[in-house]
Amino acid sequence: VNGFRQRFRDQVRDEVKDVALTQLAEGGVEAVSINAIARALGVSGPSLYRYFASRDALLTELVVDAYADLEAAVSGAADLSAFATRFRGWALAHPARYRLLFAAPPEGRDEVPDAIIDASVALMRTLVPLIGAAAPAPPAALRAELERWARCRDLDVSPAVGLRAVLAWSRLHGFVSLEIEGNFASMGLDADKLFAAELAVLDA
Amino acid sequence: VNGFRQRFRDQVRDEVKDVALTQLAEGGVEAVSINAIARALGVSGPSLYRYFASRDALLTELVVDAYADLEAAVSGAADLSAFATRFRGWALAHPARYRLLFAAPPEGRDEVPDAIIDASVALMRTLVPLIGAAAPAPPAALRAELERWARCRDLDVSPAVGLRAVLAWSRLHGFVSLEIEGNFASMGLDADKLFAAELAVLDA
DNA sequence: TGTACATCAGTGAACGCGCGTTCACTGATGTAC
DNA sequence: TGTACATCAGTGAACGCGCGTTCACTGATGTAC
Repeated sequence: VNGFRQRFRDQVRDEVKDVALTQLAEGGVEAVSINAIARALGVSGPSLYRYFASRDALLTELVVDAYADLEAAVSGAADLSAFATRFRGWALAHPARYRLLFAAPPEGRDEVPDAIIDASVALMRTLVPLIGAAAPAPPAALRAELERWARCRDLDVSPAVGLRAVLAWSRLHGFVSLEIEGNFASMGLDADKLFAAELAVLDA
Repeated sequence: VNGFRQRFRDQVRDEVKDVALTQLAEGGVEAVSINAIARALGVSGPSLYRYFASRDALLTELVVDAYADLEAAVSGAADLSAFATRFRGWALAHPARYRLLFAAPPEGRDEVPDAIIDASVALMRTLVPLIGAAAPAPPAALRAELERWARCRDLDVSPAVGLRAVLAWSRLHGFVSLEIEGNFASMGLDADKLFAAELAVLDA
């Protein structure tokens, strides 16, 4: 079989990504360097171009992987609290990857790759069914936008529920991103307890 | 008077910061470069060390200035909605500075300078009086932390109100940071309308 | 008012560092007859 | 089974770039007598 070389390629790609993740965790996106990765793997810099077209391509893969990983972490949540708890748990376990997803998308690139869009839609697809159905309908203009959004993303969701999902996500992100930057810690507040309080009103 | 030289110094410092803000707005923190600023001012790189001890010192000043500017923008708000609207307005007008404040504090430095702490406390001092007084008391452990926090920061606020202020800030930050990264836009949703919906339940 | 002196803004060269990427090439691995 | 060939991983040199920071120095500005 010719799969030997392919398997080897895949393995090397994974090793490269592993090192990249370590650099990301320790120094942020700017610390992810092709040359430094090669050095860590005991190999010359240019050799990595056999496996990734460019540094940007590597970063895009890290984003897609992170989305998939986060999605795996939250999928199967039985209700919004569980979703939120798992979401937060993932972010605390992988702060740099979380930042990569939500705090730095436009790092020089203009178009968002399709793979990234798809990955983020998958997250919404997990969240949406966990939102309680009741709610006043949004104002007409917003309702139209929400309907179009649901249609384009192929989400089975009413405008009212869509709106609540988006806002719940927004609040969740607010809490999590303040927490991973250490804002609660620097106030001397225990984030676990704050989170419990926020959970109670996430789906407002 | 000897103030001539001093006034000249202050003026140059301001010019340097102006260029730095432009770079920040156009390319993020990493784009803020001593050498590039000097070039833009038609001066040699090392000359700027007469005005700022290091690149890090310059960045710290940008943070402090941004806090002051944001604080000025929200101060005088009559209620929470007005505060939130002004807060968001400032963030939309200065997304890179907003990111500098809330999305990237630990960029390599270990200790947060006092000036930055003070500046962020000032923001809270503006927010706290706008929170409605009623609310169930937080659980005991959290209450104790909130009391200590208020005491340390010299804020005249009950634990219940303190908690609501923190959570309102968290939600507001979530919305604003998703918006400035273009997340709502990429969903085809009008952020203004979403914001109106979120405003209705900010203080839950 | 004039002169001696201290202050200090700005310079150019240099240090040491790192980066992404291209290119011509070597040598090993797997493939096909 | 053995041999000729294509594939492709990895190399080292090179290009061009930028950065923060230190240092010894020049020359202008303001100060003190």
